[in-house]
Amino acid sequence: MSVDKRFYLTTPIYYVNDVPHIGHAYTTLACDVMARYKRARGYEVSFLTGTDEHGQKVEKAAHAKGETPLELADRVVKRFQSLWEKLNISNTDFIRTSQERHKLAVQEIFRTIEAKGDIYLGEYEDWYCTPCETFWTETNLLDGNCPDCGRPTDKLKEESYFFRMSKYQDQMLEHIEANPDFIQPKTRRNEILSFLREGLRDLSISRTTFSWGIPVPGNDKHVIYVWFDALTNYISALGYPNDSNDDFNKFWPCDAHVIGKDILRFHTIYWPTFLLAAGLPLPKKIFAHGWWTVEGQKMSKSLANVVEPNMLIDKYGVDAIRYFLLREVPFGLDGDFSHSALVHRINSDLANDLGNLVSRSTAMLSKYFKGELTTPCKETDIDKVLRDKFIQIVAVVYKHMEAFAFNKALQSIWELVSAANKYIDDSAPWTLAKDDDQRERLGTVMYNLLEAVRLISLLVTPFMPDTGARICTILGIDPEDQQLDKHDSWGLLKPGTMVEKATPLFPRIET
RNA sequence: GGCGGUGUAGCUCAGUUGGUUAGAGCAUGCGGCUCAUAUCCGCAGUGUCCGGAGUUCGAAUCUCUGCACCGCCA
Repeated sequence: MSVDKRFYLTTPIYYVNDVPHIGHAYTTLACDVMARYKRARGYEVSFLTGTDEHGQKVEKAAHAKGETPLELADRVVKRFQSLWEKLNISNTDFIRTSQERHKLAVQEIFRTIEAKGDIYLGEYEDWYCTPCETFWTETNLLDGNCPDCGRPTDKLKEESYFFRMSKYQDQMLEHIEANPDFIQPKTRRNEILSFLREGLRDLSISRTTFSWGIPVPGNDKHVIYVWFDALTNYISALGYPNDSNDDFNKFWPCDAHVIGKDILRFHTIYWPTFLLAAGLPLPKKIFAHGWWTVEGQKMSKSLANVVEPNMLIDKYGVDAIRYFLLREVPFGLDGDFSHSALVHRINSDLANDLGNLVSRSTAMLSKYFKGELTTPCKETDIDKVLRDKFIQIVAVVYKHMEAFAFNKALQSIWELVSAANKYIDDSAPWTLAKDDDQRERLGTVMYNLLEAVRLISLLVTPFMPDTGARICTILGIDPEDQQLDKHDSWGLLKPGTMVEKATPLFPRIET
């Protein structure tokens, strides 16, 4: 086992037939928070996102608009990329399945598995909707008709390459049983286990009905099936198979594939069995998060309630959105997005609790000491309680972060915000300020308070990078040099530092 | 239909291996402070722990059963 502190995590690659919505933003954001957290803990992080560009739907949509599939993809990719920039996403790479590096990797893994004898040419038989040019399984049909357009379907055969997935059923079962954390949360693991126990069939991994895709090596009539193509992005981005930058060697196996629950099976069965067949190590963890409803209703184009992330960021600010999405709902469960809940969180958690804490703390230091931190003196009981609480809860936050329990991590951080607010009440600086003999005590209280604010800002930074940096700047420390692994102990603020009087971090939203 | 899960305060949920008056946050009511973005701190509640039966000295927790809701079944 490597002792190097490296961490590789991925979002799914997003299909360019769809434009970015809150669901995409959520997955990507969760990964970003984890990536920033791991970096802050001293890890070298590889954080991949990207786009899935092949397939019949894209081909058809492009033709309908009179452009090539690649032109369509180029257009939509920009929308994803600009949103990630706006959301402050710190991905280290962006893979597109139309890229040459990806094509090379997909064809190589196909050849490898074929050479092993796990790919064979056969016939794919299913129900076909001619107008939609789409195959459907029997269970998907609605009264025998196409679930998309409602028109009748025909039973059709198509020549197809198959992957001997059935061969890996027992191996997968054993792996999942031996690794309880491989699939999270637990309910998703149960689903996959029961699915596996019912038996795996071989998987059709090529199509001949469209051409926008990666050709099967040695047979141009066939295009490689979208999931075989798409899943391979996780290693093609690392440079598989040539690995000229040594990234594949450094970062594979992946620490976590973060996905939505809709693509669970592809990631927990298809992908691992491909890897087993290719003789490559399996990812360490697949974490499937839940869905967002909007104002209590399912998001849908027909309801026109799809939440546009750009608009939200413009209206409420990027950090408020980042905070809300990860605080409101346990990662792994479904949740509801509502404007009233968002405004409520912004006002109570961000403006009243955190923002106001920074305001009152810096205002007092400014008023009583012209903003200059003094050397802390004798520690009292309430000081010790505060310090102990911070030491203890920092560890708890780390524990939650390692478990992808973002909402619990934030809850714990907010216990610290409350503790700091309570410390102000208990120590009553305004009373100390009236007595010249208490000058030293007042300075100590101010020091402890600002030190609490410093640690809170560090903990909050992975979630709200701009806010974290802003607080650091106010405290007169360099945000660039504030990694948790070097700065997470109590008492690191330097006496003599000049602290700014803060302007409100999060203005209250009047309702 | 098969498998899995959920049902606890007005709302969202915690409740470890069954053990004294069932908890947190938000919302509500009352009190306190004045440094602060009218913000903060403290106190107070209220619960047939979905229904029923059983095991036990003792069940929110274990067993059976009924009801309701949710997920998965290429």
